[in-house]
Amino acid sequence: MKYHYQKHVKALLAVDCIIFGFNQDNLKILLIKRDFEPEKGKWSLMGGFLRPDETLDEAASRILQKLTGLHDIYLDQLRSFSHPDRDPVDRTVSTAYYALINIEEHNKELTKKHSAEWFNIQDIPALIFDHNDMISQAINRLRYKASTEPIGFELLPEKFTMRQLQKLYEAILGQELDKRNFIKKILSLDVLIKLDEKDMTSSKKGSFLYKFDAEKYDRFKI
Amino acid sequence: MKYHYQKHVKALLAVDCIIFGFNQDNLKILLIKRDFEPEKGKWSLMGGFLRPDETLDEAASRILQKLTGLHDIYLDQLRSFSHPDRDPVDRTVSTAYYALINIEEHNKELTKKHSAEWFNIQDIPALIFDHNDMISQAINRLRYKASTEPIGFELLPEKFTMRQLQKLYEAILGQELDKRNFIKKILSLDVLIKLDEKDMTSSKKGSFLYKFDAEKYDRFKI
DNA sequence: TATTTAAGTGTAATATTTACATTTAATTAA
DNA sequence: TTAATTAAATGTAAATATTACACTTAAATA
Repeated sequence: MKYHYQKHVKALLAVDCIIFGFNQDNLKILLIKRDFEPEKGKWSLMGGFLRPDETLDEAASRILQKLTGLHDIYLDQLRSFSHPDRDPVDRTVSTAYYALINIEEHNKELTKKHSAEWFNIQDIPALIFDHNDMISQAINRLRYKASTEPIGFELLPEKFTMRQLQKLYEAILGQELDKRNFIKKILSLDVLIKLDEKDMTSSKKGSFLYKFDAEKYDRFKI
Repeated sequence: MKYHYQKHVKALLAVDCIIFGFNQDNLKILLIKRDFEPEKGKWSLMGGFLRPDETLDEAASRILQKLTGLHDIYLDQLRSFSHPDRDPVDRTVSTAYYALINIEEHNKELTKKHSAEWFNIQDIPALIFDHNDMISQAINRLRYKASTEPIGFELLPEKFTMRQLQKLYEAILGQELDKRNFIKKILSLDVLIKLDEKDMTSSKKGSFLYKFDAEKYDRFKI
């Protein structure tokens, strides 16, 4: 190595994932029972350590895949958490990522192997370290995201009803929305394709299914 | 230490600051001539390494003060940059922060000592590592911020004219704005106090000075 | 007294958001 | 077969926010 820096402290680099899913009426987060000390047995976010040859983004993807079996998942960096005492074992700076996944698609055996469970965002237990703080910041970020671009592609099944989409928005925003205004607004974004099929499980009349128009949806990405 | 983790790679933790300032018509960024190898003599963001007893936020404040002499500065974490080869000397993860300062208030001797210079955001030279990328993300963040909350308190002198505030918005957003609509909009936010004083430097008629109402301004903070 | 300079001001048109209630299609029960 | 039930589907008016656009005013200077 040609040059070297003066001596500076090195720290462990961790990644923690806030994994959002949506099921019927509720926005949920996937938590695991920590299986090593300290705080063994407590609930926590799924995390891991950065490897020498990967970026933080890649580490987050890897960790997510290990837990859910899914790849090509929507992932966004939230921020880095760095309190000197946040991890009692060693100085560790953790970068939090949030992910959006379709609950039905994750590999249940993998999550079971990691003793993972879905929790409604209203019922998050006390977590280790600063993980509750990470979650509340992730929810804020998701709320902001939902208010500036269409959301749901990653969280809903391929085909879904207007009602389901509205319930998702209500769960994220934490408030009820007017049905007619919601439909008007979402249709004006021009990202949905109305199908000929109906979902018959929710009512006698049945309700039309929609899917996202991937190209038009992606135009909203920055 | 009661527990220890398996062996994981440790990395250097750096902080880099994108320091925004505004002068007359232009949004500017403060850059320094790097005074150590590698890339000595090239332009770069002001940065430094995390110390054992501080958070990243605190490190960013410290670095900012070292360069400008200012404290209690507006600072916000942008994101962490982690490409394995981003720093050729050693594995270094850098967390970028952006700061908003009043150009007139910084200590010119300090910036001179660090061979620092202000550059218009249109004229940023090629910087070391991924610093150009950091800057472009910081500008995007600042644009978003300007479109969702009042901005300017940190970037303008205490007293300023409507015209100066409009020029600031135009510099941040990169587009011209209609004078009447701008005034209408900014007054509707109810964060300004109109003073009896006039600024006589810009025209024969003079233009009224305003200042921010700190309390009302802060209500927009999240 | 006329000219110059930038400041200061208003209105109409359009687009967006909000509030709000009835009808429809299909199934199930009588 | 008819009535009752259930959630889906639909429209409009009012309020608010945004955009486009041009003339008048105050003061200094020539």
